[in-house]
Amino acid sequence: MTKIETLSDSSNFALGRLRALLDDGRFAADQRLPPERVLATQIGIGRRALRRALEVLEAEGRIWRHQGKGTFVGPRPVDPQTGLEELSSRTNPLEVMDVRLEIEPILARLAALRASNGDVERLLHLAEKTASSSDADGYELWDSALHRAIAEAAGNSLLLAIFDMVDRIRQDVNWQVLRERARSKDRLSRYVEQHRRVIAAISQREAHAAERAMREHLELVRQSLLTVMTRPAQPDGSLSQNDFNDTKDELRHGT
Amino acid sequence: MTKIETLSDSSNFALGRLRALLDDGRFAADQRLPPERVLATQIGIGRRALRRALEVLEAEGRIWRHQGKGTFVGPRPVDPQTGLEELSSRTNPLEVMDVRLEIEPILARLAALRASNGDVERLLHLAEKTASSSDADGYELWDSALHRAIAEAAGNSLLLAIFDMVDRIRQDVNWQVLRERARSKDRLSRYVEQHRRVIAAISQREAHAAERAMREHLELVRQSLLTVMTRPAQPDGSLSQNDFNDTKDELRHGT
DNA sequence: CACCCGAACCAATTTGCAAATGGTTTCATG
DNA sequence: CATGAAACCATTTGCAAATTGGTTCGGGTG
Repeated sequence: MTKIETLSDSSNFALGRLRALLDDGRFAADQRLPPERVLATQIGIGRRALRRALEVLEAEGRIWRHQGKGTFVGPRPVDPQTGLEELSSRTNPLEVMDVRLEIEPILARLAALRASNGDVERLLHLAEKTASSSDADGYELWDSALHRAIAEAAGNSLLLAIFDMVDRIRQDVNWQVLRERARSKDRLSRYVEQHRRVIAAISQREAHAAERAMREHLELVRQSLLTVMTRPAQPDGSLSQNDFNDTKDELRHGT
Repeated sequence: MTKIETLSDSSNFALGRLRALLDDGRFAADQRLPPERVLATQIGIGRRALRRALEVLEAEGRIWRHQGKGTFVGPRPVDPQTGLEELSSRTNPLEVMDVRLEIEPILARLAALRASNGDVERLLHLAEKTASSSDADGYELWDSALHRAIAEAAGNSLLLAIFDMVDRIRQDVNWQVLRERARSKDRLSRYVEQHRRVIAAISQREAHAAERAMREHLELVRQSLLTVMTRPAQPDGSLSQNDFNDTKDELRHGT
């Protein structure tokens, strides 16, 4: 019923035939249709007209085609590999930061409740590494390890998998430029201090304090990211600052 | 330096040679080593001795091997497919429920702030479907669609991907038995009422109320799961109730 | 007897090639 | 100008041969 007026007579005829075939159930889901050349002769039209009809059906999601494979009934199956890449392309740094701001405070809270003494020791060791790393690259490495160690200490394999997924997205996408611009000696030292507070809360089993400390830390990271992102585009930064505050409030828990 | 005493002379010699090769950097990361047959003749030992040495290196995570592919330097790459299955085998229903209890209230809160009017309409429609579905299977279907619609309305593609990941785990693993036992007419009607409250809060843009309503809903779901899980093993349920309360408190936000 | 080596065999993978298939262009036709 | 037929390109499949790790066996050496 769609796009009939834009299609030629033959294509329209073929479209009707194909719709009938699909509705009849003669072609079950996930089944491969005959090759275009065969199907064209069966229906009695040329390949060009057939392909136009198939394009319509594909756009409707009723079939999917792939070169070399064939034409299949049903929606296009999702490949986890392409799924990740597609996700990387659809998301953006702010979204990732928002998610970190939601997830990692939870992990810090759980870590405060469930971390073993060995976990705490490891966190302290990693915090020391971040503090003593001279160059920004070294800091980045130890910082990443520290955040993951907290996620491990939370003791929930599913949440850990979620953390890893977010982390992979964060690294995969080419926002390294942003991160490079976002790190300065000043900020790094503040990060180190915030890390200390998070780990102190975890070691003292103060769940709420750990959660809040991690949220404060990530808020600063988020702010750094925002200033770096918006500075080149909008030098005065007034609008972007407003936007930042709005979004930040949205993400705060209503307490 | 490890397991030397348990290895024979030739294997030990090969181990040293291989360690030297790997440390030299002559074989970069992800590079394929020569076939075992070649490597054995190069070093001047038999395949058996070589393979024992390779086993040690593989156990240390310095190399990984696969039949037909070869031997490679570095840690074994993670396949998203096997990664998912491995995760399914490592987690358990309670862990999944804990994660839902953390994630979905966030999604409800964001949905209250960002849902379009069309989103709200869709939620209302789905809620009606769950309420009017007669059999438990139908309810399950519409319930799943409703929860995902809320996740979509939150407007964060990464969080949506996380929700889908948790949902896939929840469905993949064979805990359907539990879910079947956990659903009764009584509980379902309470769920429907809780859904109404969540959606009402979203439609009225009351973020905190939406978050709390969703948390209350999932707590009831969690409790149903727990009673079903523990009832067969411990009929009186006293210990399991304590365990439930402990874990529930751990997961509550400290306010 | 313990250990090693070589060989053979098994299982999984890669490679090379032909065939199949969707995607595209060309061309003659009415 | 659209149509249909044909030809060509790019990707995939299917198959056989070669490659490679995994395993077993037998002979040799100390």
